[in-house]
Amino acid sequence: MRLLVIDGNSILNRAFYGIKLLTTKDGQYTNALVGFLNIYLKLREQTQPDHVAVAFDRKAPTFRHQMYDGYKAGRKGMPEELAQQLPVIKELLELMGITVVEKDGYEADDILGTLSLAAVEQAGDCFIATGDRDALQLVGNGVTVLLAATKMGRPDTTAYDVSAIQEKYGLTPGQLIDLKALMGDSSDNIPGVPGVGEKTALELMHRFHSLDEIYGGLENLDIRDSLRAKLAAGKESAFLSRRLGTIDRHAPVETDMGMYILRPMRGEELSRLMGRLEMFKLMEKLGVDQSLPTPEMEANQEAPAKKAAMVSPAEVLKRAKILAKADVLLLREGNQPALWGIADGGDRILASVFRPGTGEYSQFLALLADPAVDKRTHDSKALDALLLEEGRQAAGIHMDAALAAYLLNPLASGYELTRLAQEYGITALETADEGEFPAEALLLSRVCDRMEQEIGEKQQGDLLREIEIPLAGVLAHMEREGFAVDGPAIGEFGNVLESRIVDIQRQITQMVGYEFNLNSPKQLATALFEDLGLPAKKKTKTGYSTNAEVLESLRDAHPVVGMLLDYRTLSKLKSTYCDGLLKVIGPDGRIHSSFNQTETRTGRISSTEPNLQNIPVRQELGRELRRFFRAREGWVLCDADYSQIELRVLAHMSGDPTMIEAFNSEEDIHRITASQVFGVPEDLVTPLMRSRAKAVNFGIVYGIGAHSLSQDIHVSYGEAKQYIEGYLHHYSAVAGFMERMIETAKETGYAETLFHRRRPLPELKASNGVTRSFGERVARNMPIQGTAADIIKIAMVRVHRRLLEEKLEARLILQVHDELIVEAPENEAKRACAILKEEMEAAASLRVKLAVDVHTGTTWYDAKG
DNA sequence: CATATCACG
DNA sequence: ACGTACGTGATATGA
Repeated sequence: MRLLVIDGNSILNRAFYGIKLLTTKDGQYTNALVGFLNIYLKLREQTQPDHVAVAFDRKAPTFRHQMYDGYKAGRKGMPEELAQQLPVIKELLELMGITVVEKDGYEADDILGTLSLAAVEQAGDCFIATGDRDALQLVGNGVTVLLAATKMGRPDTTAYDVSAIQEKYGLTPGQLIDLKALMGDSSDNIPGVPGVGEKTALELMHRFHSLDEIYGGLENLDIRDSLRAKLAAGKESAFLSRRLGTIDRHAPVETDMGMYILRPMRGEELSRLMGRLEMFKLMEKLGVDQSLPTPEMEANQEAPAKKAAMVSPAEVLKRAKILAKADVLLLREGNQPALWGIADGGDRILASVFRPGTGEYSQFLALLADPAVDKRTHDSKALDALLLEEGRQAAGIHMDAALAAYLLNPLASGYELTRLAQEYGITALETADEGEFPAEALLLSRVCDRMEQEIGEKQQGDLLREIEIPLAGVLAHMEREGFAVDGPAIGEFGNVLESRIVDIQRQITQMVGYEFNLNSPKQLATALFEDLGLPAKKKTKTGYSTNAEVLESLRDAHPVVGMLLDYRTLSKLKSTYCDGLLKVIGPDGRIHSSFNQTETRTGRISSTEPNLQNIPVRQELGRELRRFFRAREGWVLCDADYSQIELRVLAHMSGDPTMIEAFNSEEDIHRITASQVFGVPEDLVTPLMRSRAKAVNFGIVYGIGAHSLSQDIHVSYGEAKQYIEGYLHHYSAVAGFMERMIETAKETGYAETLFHRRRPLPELKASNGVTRSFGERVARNMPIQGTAADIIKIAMVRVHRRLLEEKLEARLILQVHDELIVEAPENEAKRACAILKEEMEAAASLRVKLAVDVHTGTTWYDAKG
């Protein structure tokens, strides 16, 4: 028999503070629950118990708890976000077949003590899991304590048996009680002996072994008189402390181990609850069936679903053509595509699969390319890509469940169809021919029905159909086109970098006096701050920071610092860009990045494998890399970028007349801002003033704080504050706009762009001030960054459309947030540039002009103005 | 698998 | 007393 007994409050607390706040769609906090269950699974794995109990405190704050404000910091003022989760964890545990133990008037500690003793008496062994060191006194006779700690910001458990305690304290578990009686514990409100701290207490215990021994012959002890006086004065307190610090091992709770046997999970109820809590990963780990609907979802299920029938491809085709409507899902069978087609057959749903090589397959492709047939799908970019491979162009797609789900909540961790179905409480239909259908094919139609409704309610239909779905097609094209690069030249550049790196490495080794891994911040910190004695400026969670900012400030302190900065620059270029890019060049000599449309929380797209949105540009050496990105022979690159799009969006959304006027004057916005904030005529603005004004302009968009601004531009806090105040004074409507954004977000629970893209902001409800102000900054920033993202997406769709309409060969190949790149045959370059400029500037009509600069060149380096 | 660092807008 | 600007992705180290 083996009992695992868990200190519920302690572990839940650690889970809560160890994981960032998480909420479900409807705002239920779940981070402590997720953390607790993960810890439980780990403990179960480690200890293999057959009996499990989880103990919770049920002790009203008594006199001894009220004596200090800080009693078990966090418990007394348990934040609302955690308190909410307490009843839920108990419910989850019960459903998992785990007994929850609590008793009015008793702390979890006492229950741990009582159950561990009972387990041992019933010939078993016991593991106690807690974060509270107090429990160590319970160790011995088959009781082991698994102490949860946070080591360098990471959760970590250490097992304590008698010998581990002996090793750490040189005492037996029982002696720990006396030790604490002497030294006290302010967090637990144990007074101890005033004037005796940890060191003295440990020494006393090592020499005299127990409290009784010490006080038995206090006059004759061989100790300093001052200490003797303190002990004498604190005698009463010491014995009171021992009583307070001794865990009760005879609390009136059920001690029959039969009560704690792990029972089978109540799978169905557990599935509903966990589904509602959106704990999909954990359901998998626990082996909980994920296909069950949550009760709330069940409640608003539509009429009984029709049965699905597997029919011939021809029948689905026929029916889809008659209705001019079909739902389509692209799945993969190994390397081969399998297109599932679903059509309404009146009393039942008709489904069939179309595989390459059949006549129906090409007919189905034709249907997908037919704009008159209304299609709904999940992940339309994949469908667009498949059609492109076949030399066709998808059309008539009006619903994409993944994109819709992303618009409804861009914070979700994934948008797989099964997950969406789970969230909406949609279960697979009973089928006429079970087993033949992949679950997704049965879920698609009803998931789409539900999401269409919700998209409509939230006024996101236009955003979905006019922007995101068409954009998916554009992205598919861009991925397929790729960007031509000169591989051999990149390799050569890498070799040059490599030899410089080796050279610097050698010199650094010589200066420091020994060899070490320059890429290891840890080893580097040791070398700089210990062995070379340089002053450490900033700390990270795990040690001293060695980032560029710190190194820059130490440049003059030692010649090795400058070399390190060079080393960092060069090795970044070599490993991330030279080596990294060489690895992903396709057989066609082009780089085909993936553009993800459901990744960012603001509505931007992201680029991976490789990321082409962070190719160096700010420093000359890195910028050289752009010479290797080139147009095909006889073609050119047209590079168009928005000028200050985010500030222009801010000018529009805030309606600030001064800022609007500034943009309409078509002069340098940073110069104008400097002139206004510093109160000098424009032609007297110095470069320093301009660069500070520029930093303020950026800062405003990010939801600025004076502290960060002062750091960024190296001025005093007071000065930074003045700049911001000056700014908001001159652009006073901006101040009001920012306030309104926060107000609205607090009322509605989300921030929103001009085009109704939204981002939920659960952070605004947090009790933690840091979290809350983060939420406020996001409430100010997201509408601006997101609206800019909406606008360039619109531009992309229109540019792409124009290129096709005008039968040009030119194609969009890259987007970098405010920049679009088109590759065009030389004779089309002028036309392509004109289209870029026209469509980008007309993508939205704001109260200020959208200005676009276009340049051409044979390489990216040359085409970027 | 998390952390530190650094590249971009 | 704390932690400090918004949004991304890739690489290397080290538990």
